[in-house]
Amino acid sequence: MPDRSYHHGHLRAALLDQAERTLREQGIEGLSLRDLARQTGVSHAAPRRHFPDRQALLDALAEVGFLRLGDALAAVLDEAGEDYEKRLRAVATGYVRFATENAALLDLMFATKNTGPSDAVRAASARLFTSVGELIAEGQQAGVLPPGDLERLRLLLVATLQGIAALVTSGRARPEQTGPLIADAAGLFLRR
Amino acid sequence: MPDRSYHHGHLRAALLDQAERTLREQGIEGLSLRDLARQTGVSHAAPRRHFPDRQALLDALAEVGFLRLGDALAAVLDEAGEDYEKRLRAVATGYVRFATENAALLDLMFATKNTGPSDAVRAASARLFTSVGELIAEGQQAGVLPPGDLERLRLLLVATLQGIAALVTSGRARPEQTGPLIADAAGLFLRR
DNA sequence: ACCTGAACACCGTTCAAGT
DNA sequence: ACCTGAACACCGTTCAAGT
Repeated sequence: MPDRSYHHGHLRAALLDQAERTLREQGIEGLSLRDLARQTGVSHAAPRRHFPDRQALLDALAEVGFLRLGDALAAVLDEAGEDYEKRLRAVATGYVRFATENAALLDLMFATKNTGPSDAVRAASARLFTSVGELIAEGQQAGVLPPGDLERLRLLLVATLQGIAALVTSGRARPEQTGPLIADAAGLFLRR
Repeated sequence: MPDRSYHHGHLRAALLDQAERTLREQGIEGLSLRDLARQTGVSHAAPRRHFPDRQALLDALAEVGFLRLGDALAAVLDEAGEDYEKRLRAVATGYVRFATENAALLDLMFATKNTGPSDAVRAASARLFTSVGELIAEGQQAGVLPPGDLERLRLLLVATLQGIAALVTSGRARPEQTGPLIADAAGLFLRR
């Protein structure tokens, strides 16, 4: 018998936690509001207070995903030291690793929606992309990245990393090819 | 009152046709086997003869998608003339255009599945990627693309184009940025 | 404020039966 | 071979009602 008072103020977080687990294990198709409520020990209508519909849950998960990815990249940069090429390769590796280890989450984060991303998701992704932009600016100032429009180069880098992850998770590239692909991509940007 | 005999031998094609329309209008979430049967004028269990479950329908759509994309790129190459840089840019533009105009279809084609792509989907995508590989080989022989492993460069090109499309369709890049992004990507590969 | 229980209109899937 | 109709176990969503 679940302690109902536990969820006072924590139900939203509990649901999101469980949703992340289910997403990892079952993929996005296996994510059901009713199932989530069941596993969290509340009635099937309880999640509605926090997530008005299924899309609201997916948006919340996408937002969490962008925050987590941002944290992961910040951690990777912390350990990467001073050498710029090493920093760029570390971020590229970290991005693709996160994307392939959280494939269903990445699908959510970059899902095609008629309406475009919600405001919260847009804000979370903007923060991530801004930090990638700072890394790009760093490289341009150091003269090891091609000059030109910062935003375009930033988008192209993210696109390349996202595309590599998509090929791997969709089974179009073998996992062992991930490393070489990232190396080749970094080489293109670093004009090697 | 639908003419039932019409579907003798054509139901599969009729279902796929309707599914393509629905996919374009409603996205992948709006694709239901029961709805499809209704719109095609057969009972809800009839599609089962051709598509044992929903995933079989999605796989068939993905296969159609890879064939269509292959046709589109072949047509684009036909019109592109002899100049190699023009040919590469034409393919890049054609790929991203197809991907953004058929966003839901592309989602299906590159969907993350536990099992990996079905044999039919794998074959259809392999054919497409082979033709991209031939274009890469052409460029390497002409000396306008970086030398090195053909498969790696081919995967990297597809990844870049796929990533650009993903950023646009997910609302992370504005549609007007598509052209510049493709130009920048081509510039990287062509060492401009 | 937060949660419950019943209700509604959908699904995918299965299967015996019809032609 | 190909399709139908009924049945089962699920969904998301809504809403009046409880504490």
